[in-house]
Amino acid sequence: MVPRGYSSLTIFYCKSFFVDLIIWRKMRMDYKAQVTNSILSVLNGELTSADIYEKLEQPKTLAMGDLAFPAFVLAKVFHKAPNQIAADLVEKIDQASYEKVEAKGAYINFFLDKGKVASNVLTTIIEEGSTYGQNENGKGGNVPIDMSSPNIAKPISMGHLRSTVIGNSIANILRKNGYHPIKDNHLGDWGTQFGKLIVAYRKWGNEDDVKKDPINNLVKYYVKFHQEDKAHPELDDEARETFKKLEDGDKEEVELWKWFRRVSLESFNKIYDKLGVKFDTYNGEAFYNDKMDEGINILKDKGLLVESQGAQVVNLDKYDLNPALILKSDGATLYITRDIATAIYRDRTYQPAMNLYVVGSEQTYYFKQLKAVLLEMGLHSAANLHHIPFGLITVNGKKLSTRSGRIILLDEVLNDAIELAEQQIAEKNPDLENKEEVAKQVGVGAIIFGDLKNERTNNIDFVLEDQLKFEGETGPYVQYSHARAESILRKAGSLNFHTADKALDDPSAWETITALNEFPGIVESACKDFEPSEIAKYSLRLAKAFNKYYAHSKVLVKDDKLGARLGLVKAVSIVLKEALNLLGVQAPDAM
RNA sequence: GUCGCAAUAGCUCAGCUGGAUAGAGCAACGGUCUUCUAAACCGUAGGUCGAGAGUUCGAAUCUCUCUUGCGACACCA
Repeated sequence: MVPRGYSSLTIFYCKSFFVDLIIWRKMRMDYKAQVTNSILSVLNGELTSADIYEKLEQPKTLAMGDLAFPAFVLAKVFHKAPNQIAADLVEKIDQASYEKVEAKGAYINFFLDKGKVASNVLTTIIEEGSTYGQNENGKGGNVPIDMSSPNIAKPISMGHLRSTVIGNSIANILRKNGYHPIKDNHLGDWGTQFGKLIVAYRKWGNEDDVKKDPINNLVKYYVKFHQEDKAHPELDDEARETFKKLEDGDKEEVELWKWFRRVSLESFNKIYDKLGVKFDTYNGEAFYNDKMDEGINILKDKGLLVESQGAQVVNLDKYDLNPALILKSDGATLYITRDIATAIYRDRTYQPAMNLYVVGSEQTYYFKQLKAVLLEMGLHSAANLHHIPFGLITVNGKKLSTRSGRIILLDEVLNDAIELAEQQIAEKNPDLENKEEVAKQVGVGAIIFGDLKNERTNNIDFVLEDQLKFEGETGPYVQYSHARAESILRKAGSLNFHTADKALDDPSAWETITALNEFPGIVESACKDFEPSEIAKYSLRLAKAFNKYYAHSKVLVKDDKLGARLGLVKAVSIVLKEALNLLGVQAPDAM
């Protein structure tokens, strides 16, 4: 879409400008390319530049250099021992632009010019500020994200945390990569359970209780219904009739449903506020309830819908999948029928570059089927549908379930974390301003970070004390590192890092500088993999390097490198804050 | 039963498209606050990378078999 007032020529110009900017930046920051050229120039075409680039690796420790080329690959060509090849090549390489280049075993280790790199990296970060690491790979493409999706009249548990927090972080990462994410809370706000709920409310509920504590009371009615219907099966018939009335638009039932939905959403929003997560849309199942015919008709028109044991299914043999059941034998719709309607709606409304579903890994097979059906239907965005699975949360190895009482309320966990953060502040920094706000940021940050730091698909056995850790590899650790950086900058007062010579060649700062330089690449990779944990792990690496640095070298010493050191501290603060923000975690300036 | 995912230090996990002595964090033990906030830093100890075979100059990483655990297997969502 071309905005009014901009000619396509302008757009073209902007685009090419961006491309140039990216290439230019990469040339400046991509030391791998520099090393590739150095090696290429001493070979006689035995390897292409792509071969070399691909083979370059990062040594295990910085003591072994910044980039290394393993000479094994040349052993066959030269008919010599890799060690010898490495030694020979080092003799020929022009070392002028490096600190040093040395052969160690079969490896050629390149040590970059620390002063020059530091100057480049720090200048870039301070100039670009929070936009450091931003790229335009997404070209503004829309990306609806199906996430969170709690059920109306049921509490939000730790299980919902994962979808919410992962989806939110992926949205942030997408934006950083030039996409336009659309966070959609696909509420479970329709279905026969509302018949049950309305019946239960009328029998055992009252308005005041629901107003006082909506979720807990609604759940109570719902649970009671399930206890009672064992002895009184006629309740189920009543519930079915009530839901039918609701579907037919009966005024009283619709009013009740709207009310339940509204109070549930109000209570959900309190938790979302605490988490700092906002949604763009709340198009739940009810929203799609009247939009299912179109999908069914497309399937019919294309001859994809066939009868099987009385039900309507789509055969998916050619995808090596079981048939997808679209309509029940009584003609009723199913989960997938609504998801088809949803996909059509999103396809038409957003023309998505990608279509993301942040849903538990137990639904992996289902999403394969959904994607296959949409591909068969010829939906444009079907090929770019990605299920983003995440691991199960269990308690003592068992699945959470409301009925069996194995439920962990997210709100309680968040409150526990905030309370603990308050205690810590009272102990460690009692004079802190806006304690409550910081306690919230730290407590909630610990929970969010704890969820995001490991690979998405890992299962988590919930142990409260594991969640409430503020030491070691945790959110508060990264927040603390950022707060310390800010504290140093405050103490520096009017001393300016902008005018400083950034040629910091202090070896103790090198680990931090190389970490800073990695950020843009991590941003791209995390986007490609839909993996917030890459950002979380990166932030830990940077925080660790910085903590080590300032524990061993004093920043605020008046010498000719003071400006450079302040530049480093400023850059660390910028990047740590941005990394945390990508995870959806706040970065207080003091804690 | 079929398919999918996992198995790395006491615990929780990293380990990028195969590469140099397998790394963190907790927990344990020991050190560092009159010097930019000790939510930190430094050190010690801790491992047949589930088992076996194969591919390779080289395997925690790739292939196969097996074991164990978790999940999914149409009229729930």
